[in-house]
Amino acid sequence: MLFTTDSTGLAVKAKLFRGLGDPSRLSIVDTLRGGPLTVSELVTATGLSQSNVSNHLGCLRDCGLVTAEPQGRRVLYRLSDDRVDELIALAESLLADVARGVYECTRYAAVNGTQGSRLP
Amino acid sequence: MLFTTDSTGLAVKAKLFRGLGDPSRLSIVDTLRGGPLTVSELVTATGLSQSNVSNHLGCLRDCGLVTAEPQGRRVLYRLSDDRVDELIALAESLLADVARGVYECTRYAAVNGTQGSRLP
DNA sequence: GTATCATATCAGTGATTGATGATACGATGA
DNA sequence: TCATCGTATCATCAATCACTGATATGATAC
Repeated sequence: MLFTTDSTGLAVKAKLFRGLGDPSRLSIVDTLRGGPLTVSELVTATGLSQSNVSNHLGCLRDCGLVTAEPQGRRVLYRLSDDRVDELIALAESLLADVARGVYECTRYAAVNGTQGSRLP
Repeated sequence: MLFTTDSTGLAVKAKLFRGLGDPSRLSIVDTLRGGPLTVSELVTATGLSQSNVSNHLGCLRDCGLVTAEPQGRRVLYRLSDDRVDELIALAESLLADVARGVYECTRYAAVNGTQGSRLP
């Protein structure tokens, strides 16, 4: 895959984006933009299973996108940095103009089938 | 996976981030931040195979992150919007502070093994 | 101490991803 | 026209991902 040295930190940057590149994780992060929530509150808000939310939170936490604050037997999660919010806001702004393209994108990052072709 | 209605466009946003969430694609996009390039120039710059670059460009193009401009038998690619550059710059800024966490992140978006655990 | 609640971890699995090599397509120049 | 260059597409495949269900851990209440 090359990038053995990766002096530009490309792999790390890619990881950050991939952290936000899953609907479930993004749903969690997006929900947290409204303020800190516990795991069970996130489970309710997102409709995902508890173990699924916990797994994704583990990823987001490891990646530094969210921080965890134990409160008794609950754990309160919040976005780790305002720039996480900014990142999503910027993406939304961009999507306002190129959304159609993204909808039609079926290569990689696809929903149904790989390497789908565009209109013939 | 829920998100049947997706009134917030979460799946689309996730796709956008995932478009940037692969080292090869990010390498291409990052290279294009320096200015428009043809496919073969991108092949040289990234060290990826021609078919691989072309496939990723197809994804990025479909997603609206880059635009293609045929020039004879070459095709010139460029970032479709300044905000694509801003998005990466913002991510870099964020990474300057949370990079360590991302390095250590081995869940999903992982490099070696799935659901890797943090230090025992 | 025991029961219960909240969260985290684990094993297993189907589906998706990203890469490769071969090939097709289209445009240019000889 | 033919050869060649530049790009796109295709088939295939190993590796990874995200999910589920079960279980472990840890904290509070009784």
